[in-house]
Amino acid sequence: MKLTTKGRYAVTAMLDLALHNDQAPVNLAEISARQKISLTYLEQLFGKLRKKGLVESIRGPGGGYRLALSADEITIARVMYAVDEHIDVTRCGGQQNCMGDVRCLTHDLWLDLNRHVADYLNSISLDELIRTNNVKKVADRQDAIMIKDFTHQAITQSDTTH
Amino acid sequence: MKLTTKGRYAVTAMLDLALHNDQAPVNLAEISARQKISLTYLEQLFGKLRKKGLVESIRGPGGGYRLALSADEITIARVMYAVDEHIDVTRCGGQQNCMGDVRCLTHDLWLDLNRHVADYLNSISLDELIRTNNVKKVADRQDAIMIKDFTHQAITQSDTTH
DNA sequence: ATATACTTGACTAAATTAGTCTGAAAAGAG
DNA sequence: CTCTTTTCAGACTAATTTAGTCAAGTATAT
Repeated sequence: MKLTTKGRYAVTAMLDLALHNDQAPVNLAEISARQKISLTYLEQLFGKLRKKGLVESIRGPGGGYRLALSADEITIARVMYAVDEHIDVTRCGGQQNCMGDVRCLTHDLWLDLNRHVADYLNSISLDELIRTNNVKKVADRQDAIMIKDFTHQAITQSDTTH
Repeated sequence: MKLTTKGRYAVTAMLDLALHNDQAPVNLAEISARQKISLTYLEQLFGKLRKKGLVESIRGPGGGYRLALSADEITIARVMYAVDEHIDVTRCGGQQNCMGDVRCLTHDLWLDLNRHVADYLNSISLDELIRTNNVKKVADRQDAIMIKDFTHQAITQSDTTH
């Protein structure tokens, strides 16, 4: 049983966005740096998130993304579905052709499991995730590192040519 | 989010075995025919199931497999673990190196999900699956088809050479 | 103008999956 | 003893999926 990075990255990125959603739009380069996710891959993911109405984009300098809904309306399940990471452990995808043309012996078991997982991931919003767990703590540490790196970069920038 | 056929097939095959566990050992060719799973693939799976002590084998003609434990002791999770279908949706497999060398922002979320799914699959035994759901009904239909096919084969066997 | 940032879509190397293939070894039947 | 049935073991492989990259845009603030 596994989750692809697509779903995992999408949730991580959305969580990062929710954490920094207070002021200016957040651009993907920031998220990329903080969460160590390739920028071009993020672009791909946010294209989908935007089309599904979870984020809105502001182009041009100073632009970036903002949540299109409040953080308590966006559930984990919703984010995952937006990037086509579907919660489905059946082979047939709900169709009942998992065994040749008919349903396999365990069809209902997997449907039950799907339901179970979907219920769970639908019960958790970005907002809730930030309040519970120690997401906030990890995020603060990440921010601290970013500021340090940025200062470091500013200092060393005069030495090296880009 | 997906499950590989390995885990799905293992549970299906074990369920089939549990359903036909009453008398003579069940050979893999039967399971293969009933559940439409390739025989050689089943051999691979049952090698693991045997090593993990979930089934016992009887070699030679009339041989096959039998459950090594009673059907209410064998949970779905146990079967899945036996064939190395681990319940784990983290990228790091519990290690906390999902983001470079440190834990990612969503590490705990995925751990919670793991726990949730594991609890669920551990709460369901083969026995329980047979009693609830309509596994029995599907299985009876499969048996009926097998008997029909066998008779048909017996009749037509005189016509064709193998 | 120009740099910044999003947008789109084609492309690809690496890994994984879902098996197959080969060649045993054990055991019961005749 | 030899033939058949069945499990046992491990190497091998085609197809698919994943996890991205690359290239060529478009929109907008300064």
